[in-house]
Amino acid sequence: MTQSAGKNGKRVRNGDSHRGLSQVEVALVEFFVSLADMAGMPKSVGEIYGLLFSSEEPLAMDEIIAKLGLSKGSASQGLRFLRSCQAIRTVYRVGDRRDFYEPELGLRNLAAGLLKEKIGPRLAEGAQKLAQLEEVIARESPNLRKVHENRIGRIRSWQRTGQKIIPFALKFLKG
Amino acid sequence: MTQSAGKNGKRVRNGDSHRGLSQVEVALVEFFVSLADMAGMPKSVGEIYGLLFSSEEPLAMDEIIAKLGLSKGSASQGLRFLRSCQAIRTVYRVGDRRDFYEPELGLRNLAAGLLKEKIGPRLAEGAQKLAQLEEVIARESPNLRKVHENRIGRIRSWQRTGQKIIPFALKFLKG
DNA sequence: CGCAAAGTTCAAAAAATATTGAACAAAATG
DNA sequence: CATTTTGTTCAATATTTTTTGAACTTTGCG
Repeated sequence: MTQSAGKNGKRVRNGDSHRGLSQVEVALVEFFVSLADMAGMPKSVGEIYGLLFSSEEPLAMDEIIAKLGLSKGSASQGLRFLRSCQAIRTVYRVGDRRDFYEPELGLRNLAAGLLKEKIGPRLAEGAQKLAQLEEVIARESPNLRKVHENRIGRIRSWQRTGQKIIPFALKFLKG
Repeated sequence: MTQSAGKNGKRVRNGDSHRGLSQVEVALVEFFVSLADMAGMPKSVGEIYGLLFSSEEPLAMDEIIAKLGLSKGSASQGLRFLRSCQAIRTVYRVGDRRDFYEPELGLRNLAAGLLKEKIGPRLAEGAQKLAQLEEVIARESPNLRKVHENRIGRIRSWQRTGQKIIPFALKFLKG
C-alpha cells in the first residue's frame, strides 16, 4: 500500500496543508484541535489525537507526520504526551518494527488518565503550598491571623469538595 | 490611612516586586497564580484574584496596581475577566467614586460562573461543529461512513455523559 | 461647562510556548 | 558489525499570548 489514494471519498485539495486528508478527517482534526486548545494543550496534540480518532486503522508516526505535515519532533513529543495521559495506546504489528497508535475511546479512561497523570500532581503540589502557608500564618499578628485562617479554611473546603466529587464523577463515566 | 505600613506582620523586601505585600499575601498570590496557570488563564488574573482573596477589605484598581506593580491595562483587563466569570464582585463605597472589588468565596458560585461564562459557550460551539460533521459524513462511501458514524457517536456519548454529570456536580457544590 | 479622576482600548514590545530540524541514540536487519 | 530504519532530544526559530503605556472615553463634581 503505497498511499491511501483513492481509497476514501473526496479529498480536500490544499496544495500545502491537510495533504491527503478527507473532509471528515479535516473536520475531526479541527474538532480535537479546538478541544485541545480549550484544555490548554498544544495544537499538534489535538491534531494527532484527531487524526487517530478518525482513522479506522492504527497509524505509525511517519504516517502521522505525512498526513498532518508536522515535524518529526512535534510528532514525537505529541505522541509522548498523549501516551503519558493514556489518551492513546501503542499497537504492535507483526513484521513491522514501527509503533502504531490507536486512540482511547472510553471517556472514563480518558478522564482518569488525564486526572491521574496531569491534574493530580498539580493538585498535590497546591496542597503542599497550602501547608507551607499555614506556617507563615502562624507567625502573624492575632488580628490578621484570624482573617487569613478563615480564607485558607475556605480553600481547604474547596479541596474537600473536590475530593468528594471526583470518585463520584468517575462512577458516572462507566462505559 | 495613607499606606498599610506597619499594620501587618513582616514585609517581604523586594526593592521592585511584591512592593508592600506581606509573606502571606505573596504566598496566596503565588498559589492563585499557579491555579490560574493550571486553568490556562493569564498570570495577572491569578495575581489579582489572589490579592483580593488575601485582603480583608475590598480593593480599588489603583490599589491593586500599586500592590502588584502591574500596568493599568493589565489590571483593567484582569478585573474585567474576573468579573465576566463572576469570580469577583464590585463593591460601592460612599464618598469614593472608584469601584472596589471583593472575591467570590463560594466554590459553587465560582464554578457556576466559570462554567456558564467560559466553558459553556465553547461546548456549544463544539456541538455545532459536530452537527456540521454529520452532513459531511452522510456523503461518504458506505464503508467509511460506518466507521465515522461510530466514532462520532462516541463523541455524542461523551457529551451526554458530561450533561448528566454537570447538574449533579453542582448539587455537590452547595456552600 | 471645564476640570480632574477613573477606567478602557489597542498597537507595539516583551514574554511564554510551540514547532522545527539536524544531530544523536537505539534497535532491528542482513 | 556496518547499515538502515525508527524514534528522541534540544537549541534555534516561529508563533501565540500577555503585558505595557499612552491616547482616549466616561463620569462625577463644582
